[in-house]
Amino acid sequence: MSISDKSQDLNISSVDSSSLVDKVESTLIELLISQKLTPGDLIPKEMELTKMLGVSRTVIREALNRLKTIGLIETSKRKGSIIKSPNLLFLLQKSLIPSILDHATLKDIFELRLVMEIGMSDLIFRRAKPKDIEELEAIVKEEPTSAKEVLFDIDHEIAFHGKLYEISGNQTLMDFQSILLPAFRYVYDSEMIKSPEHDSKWISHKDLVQILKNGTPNKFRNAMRKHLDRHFKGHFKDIKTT
Amino acid sequence: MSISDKSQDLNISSVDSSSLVDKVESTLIELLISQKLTPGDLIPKEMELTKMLGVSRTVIREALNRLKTIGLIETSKRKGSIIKSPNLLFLLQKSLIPSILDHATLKDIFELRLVMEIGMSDLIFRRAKPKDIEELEAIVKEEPTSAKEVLFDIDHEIAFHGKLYEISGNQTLMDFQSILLPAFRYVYDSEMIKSPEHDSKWISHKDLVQILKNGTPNKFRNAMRKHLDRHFKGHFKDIKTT
DNA sequence: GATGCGTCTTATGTATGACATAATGCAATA
DNA sequence: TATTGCATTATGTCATACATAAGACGCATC
Repeated sequence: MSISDKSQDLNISSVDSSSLVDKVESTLIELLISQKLTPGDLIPKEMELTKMLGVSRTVIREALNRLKTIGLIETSKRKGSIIKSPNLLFLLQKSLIPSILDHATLKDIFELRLVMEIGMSDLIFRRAKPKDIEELEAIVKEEPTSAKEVLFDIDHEIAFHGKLYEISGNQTLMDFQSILLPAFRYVYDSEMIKSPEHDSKWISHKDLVQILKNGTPNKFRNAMRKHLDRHFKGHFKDIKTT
Repeated sequence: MSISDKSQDLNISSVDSSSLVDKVESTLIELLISQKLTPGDLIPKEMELTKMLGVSRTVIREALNRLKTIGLIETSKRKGSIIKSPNLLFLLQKSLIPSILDHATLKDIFELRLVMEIGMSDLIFRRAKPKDIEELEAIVKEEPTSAKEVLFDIDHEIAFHGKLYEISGNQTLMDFQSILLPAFRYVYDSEMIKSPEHDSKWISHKDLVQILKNGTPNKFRNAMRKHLDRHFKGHFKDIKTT
């Protein structure tokens, strides 16, 4: 029996290996919450915090720096630190470096795209304005009509689907898409996805636009699912279609 | 005419106000990418970086601390800093403090939930194992059968829908849901959402489970949309139903 | 020869003091 | 009144010193 097994059995409380900065960081976050601070409020100066928490300014600064990194505060000279409403997605952007992400996560992200695009059909259908539809029509204008001929052009693909996200009117969703884009491209480029030939029942971009104009939310949602079918089939062979 | 107006006219390029730490941070990230570093690789020691970049150790440390905050690296004594595949969602967790998020973002997040749950129907349908269905049945067992009587119990709601995320088999999606949970709760608690009475066509959790057992992916997806309809109606009055 | 133990070395973690720099308020001045 | 200039304040950067944990290494023990 190894020592680690023993520690499980004996329920030895694991020693607190977190650094001072870690502790101060969480203390500060708790402070924000308990004090019900909202964006615009100021938090104590560095020197006050050093006195309050009994640690050096170095530690305080490193902790504040972390809050700054996750967008919870903003600092300026003379004024000090001010609470901010963080842009959730801005964060992801920095850490999302496709080459560093592991395969499983990349796969998840690609799947997430499919999930979002099907799910947002209702938003799109409701919020599409005539002008949006015109733009979509302009984008798909050059596409050949026969399904067989449709080549897979990633830039074109992104233009069309990107516009859909825009129409959804959900800023968080849009940000999310734009952040995940590098991951999508990476998945395509690295040939993790092979798009098989689509069959005659396949729904093209043009078809989607038509349904958006004349169909119902339900029809549109199901059409979107069909449109994405080749991706479901292509990589995620474990997903039943239709 | 104010000075700021003038600067616009004269097209004076705004001075770079970013701090040294900001610059070092992006330099380091570029380094990671250009050097094609992957998880497990070591990056130069703090002292080497101070020499390479010509700044003090303080600045280097603050920049490294940021990379650590976004999960790109991990540090340990004696070994130095090591590249990590960041858990994208872990990050969000810290910054997602509902009371600090602005209303618009909270609304977006709630909407995102609806989008994801409809969109992931296909994954659920394909990946649900007999055991999963049993669990779902256990969860909905206590529910009254008549739609009229169904009370809105948020914990029950979370148990059922949480299980659905689990079934989806997409780890990123699951993490996402668990992170967004506080925001969901907040939206419910703060009564930003009012659930209207559901009509006779409403789909209950029990109905969903039945369709999951005996239906098709298409039916399940559309049923999920109907199930969530009260939320679409409740808060997002600008969304057409069905 | 393998295992265990103590010591040394190394790189990060923390503390302290100093000065630079930007933002703000206020007083002096034209 | 408007503008300039100075003092103040709090963050940003630098330098140095020491604490601490994790490996590396050698040595003794079996």
